[in-house]
Amino acid sequence: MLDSAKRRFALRGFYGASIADIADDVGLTKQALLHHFGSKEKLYGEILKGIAESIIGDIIRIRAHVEDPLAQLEALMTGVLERQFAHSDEAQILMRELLDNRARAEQAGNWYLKPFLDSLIAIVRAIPLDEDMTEVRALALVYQFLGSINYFVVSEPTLTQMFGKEVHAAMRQEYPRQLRLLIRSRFGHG
Amino acid sequence: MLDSAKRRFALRGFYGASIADIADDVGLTKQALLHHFGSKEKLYGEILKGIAESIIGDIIRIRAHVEDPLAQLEALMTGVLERQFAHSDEAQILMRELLDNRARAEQAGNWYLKPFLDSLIAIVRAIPLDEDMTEVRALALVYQFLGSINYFVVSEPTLTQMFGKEVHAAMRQEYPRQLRLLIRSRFGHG
DNA sequence: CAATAAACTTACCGAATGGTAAGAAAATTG
DNA sequence: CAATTTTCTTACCATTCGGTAAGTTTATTG
Repeated sequence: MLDSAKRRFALRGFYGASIADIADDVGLTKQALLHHFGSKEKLYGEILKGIAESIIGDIIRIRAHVEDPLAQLEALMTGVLERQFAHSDEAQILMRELLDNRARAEQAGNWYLKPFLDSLIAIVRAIPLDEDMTEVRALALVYQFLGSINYFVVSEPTLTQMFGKEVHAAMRQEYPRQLRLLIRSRFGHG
Repeated sequence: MLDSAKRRFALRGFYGASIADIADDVGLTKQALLHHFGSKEKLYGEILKGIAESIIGDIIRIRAHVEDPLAQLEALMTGVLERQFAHSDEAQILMRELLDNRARAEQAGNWYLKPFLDSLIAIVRAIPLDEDMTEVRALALVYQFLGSINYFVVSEPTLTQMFGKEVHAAMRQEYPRQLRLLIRSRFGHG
């Protein structure tokens, strides 16, 4: 039930998706949907919360298995990459959130993910490096990798249309390897 | 005149921005605006075309001044970064395009930028490297850097809200350096 | 079985959406 | 100056938006 709504919001955004569309997709009337969630905003909030929880859950599962900081960063990032591949609708919604946060700055949706960012910063700072790894630098680095991941996931339709289905499929297969190479070389383990 | 529309589309997206809002912002009536552009879609198309032309123009200007492929890639990417910083509304619109292309796949907006991608691929493949740099790998690499840039630019409000204005300002200052470090280290010149 | 609560439908509502039609005002042009 | 074209306004339009109110069906529970 939330899945249909998630798909509609991913496809057209908060403003572009109508509760009537969503209800049709589930097989309910608009009013039945409103009965369950109260309002469009609350439905959307529910979805955001679910996404954040799902991501955090996936991440905790990954983190437990490694201890070396560089290996941990690599595992986390490739984990996030695979996760976003598999749940591209959630990746789209989070990307839309970044864009819409300029218009509705109150939304607490992304704050759910701040602990995740903080732990990534800590991991990066724990990696031995010549450079003085300040918080700002670590955050910048983390954002470079997260950007590489999410931008690519979200670019699927455009890439497919520009370069063809085969090229995109090959890229999708190649990307995890390129991500590992990028991370390793940045920390002097190329 | 197009600037107001650009700002509104950047802030709320194609569906979220209304032509009445835009018209108010310019100081015209909704019908006067429609008189000039025919429809909302055409106005939006005009803006997309303008953005693509502006980017291509900026890029050509940068490219002329360098010849070594790695230096050229570095100059282009830092150039794009500075450009997107300075025109964050355009960065937002392009990011929204990536997301909306899934819903309205016909739009030719991003094709304007394909020549830019092709030239980036060519530059990356011209950089000497152990690895066999296929087209797919080069495109993946290019997307990593472009993702790092655009994701960060678009994350400004969220970052500011999560970490404060000062941290974001520091990140913004640090980011070009981090981007150069990322590119150089990836090509074995760390 | 009766009472209560949850799930859902039908019928609306006012506001806002993108867009059209027709005409007035202003600028341009012969 | 007259004719014509461009610019913009007023007045609409059908449709869709998110949401409310009230009643009906279905399920749960004492």
